[in-house]
Amino acid sequence: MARTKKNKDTEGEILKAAKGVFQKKGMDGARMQEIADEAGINKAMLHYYYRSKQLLFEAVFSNAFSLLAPQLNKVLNDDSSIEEKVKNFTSNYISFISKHPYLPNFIIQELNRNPKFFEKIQQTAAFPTLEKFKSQVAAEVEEGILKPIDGEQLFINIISLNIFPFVATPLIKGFLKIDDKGFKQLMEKRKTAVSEFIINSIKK
Amino acid sequence: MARTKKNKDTEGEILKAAKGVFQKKGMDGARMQEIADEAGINKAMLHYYYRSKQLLFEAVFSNAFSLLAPQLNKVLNDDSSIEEKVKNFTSNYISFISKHPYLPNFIIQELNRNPKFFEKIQQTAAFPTLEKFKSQVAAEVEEGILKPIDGEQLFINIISLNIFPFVATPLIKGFLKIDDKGFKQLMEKRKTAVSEFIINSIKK
DNA sequence: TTATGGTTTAACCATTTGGTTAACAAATAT
DNA sequence: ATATTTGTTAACCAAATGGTTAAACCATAA
Repeated sequence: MARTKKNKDTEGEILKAAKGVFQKKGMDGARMQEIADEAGINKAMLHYYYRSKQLLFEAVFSNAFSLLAPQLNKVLNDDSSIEEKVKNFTSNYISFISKHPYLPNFIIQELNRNPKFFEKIQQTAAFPTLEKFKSQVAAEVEEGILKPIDGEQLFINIISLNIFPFVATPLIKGFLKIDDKGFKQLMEKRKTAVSEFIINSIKK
Repeated sequence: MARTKKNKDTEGEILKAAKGVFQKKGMDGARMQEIADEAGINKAMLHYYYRSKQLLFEAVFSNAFSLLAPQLNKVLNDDSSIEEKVKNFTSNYISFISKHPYLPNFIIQELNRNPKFFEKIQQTAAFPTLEKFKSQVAAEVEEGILKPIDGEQLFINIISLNIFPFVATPLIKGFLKIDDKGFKQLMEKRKTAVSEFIINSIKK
């Protein structure tokens, strides 16, 4: 039974507000009252719809992860060549994250806080697997398209180069002495610079 | 007047305990009581020596950062070639971090929580600068030793490849389906794999 | 031996925080 | 129209938490 008209989707408002607060402050730093204020509703509603802070947090976390997973699946499971994948992923991922700047750090941070979350999300949703990517790398190495490289290491390299700057943004801004605008420009350049860097390294 | 004998260095014990707790749980997640317990002393002592949670935290943070800065200065300011620097840094850094696994994530996380920390530490200690590294890269490109690459982008690439796996350890363990031992082996391989990857990409 | 000053502790305090409750309002069903 | 379920609120509560205090402890100097 779909929602019967109803202009206020309180449950959705809460999730949206919770997303913002949790992603900025983390589980420990977030306050239920702040989420309620952000959503413009009474604090008791949070518990009415989500029972507890923990459960609300998990809803936000799953939601966030399910945004990232398809991005990863793109590198791992489509049928283009490794070179194509690297190019597409790098450009797409940087565009995507620029719209969700808190996402990577949020996921990494909370996964560090509670590694068991991984198991919980692993079961749900289309969870990325490395198998295909690894065998594809091995095949292209065999065919002489790529220099010898381990698929796992290459995978780590790709995500490191793409994700790290968004996780360590304040650090990079500090070292490079740039502001928000400068950072954006830098990331814009990285859309091609990173894939060139990778391709240069692995292509025979 | 130096410390007069005295077997108990309470102040030091507190810092040590605070280091452990703050690095594992972050500013928000850490509890003063837990730090006191860890140090085996009364909670009031924390305030006696460090006034407040905030000040104790800052002591820990500065201390942590001052461990990392020299590592970075090594890449940035010594006189070896870029290739040498990359090789040395990669190997040294991975060894170093294996001994302080919480360090990178702690710094990044708390810098995200409060970007103003950067200014505070920037003034103290031998703070890493990029200038020399950038001009050296430009020079080696000019001389035809390196393929054309921007020094800033190369810097970001180097630290991304080296630091990210330690920041996103649970994520990587999850994707690669490996345990602690497997992760250590993987990082051991990276001591050479990462520098090869970089050198392959930039050397003419 | 006894002041003296720094060190340590147990008890306490005010505030914050996640969570509950009971009453009330607004739909929805009968 | 009226009963019943669903949504919403203000007030409340117990536990946790950072911080304080006053008294005790203890080494050293007079």
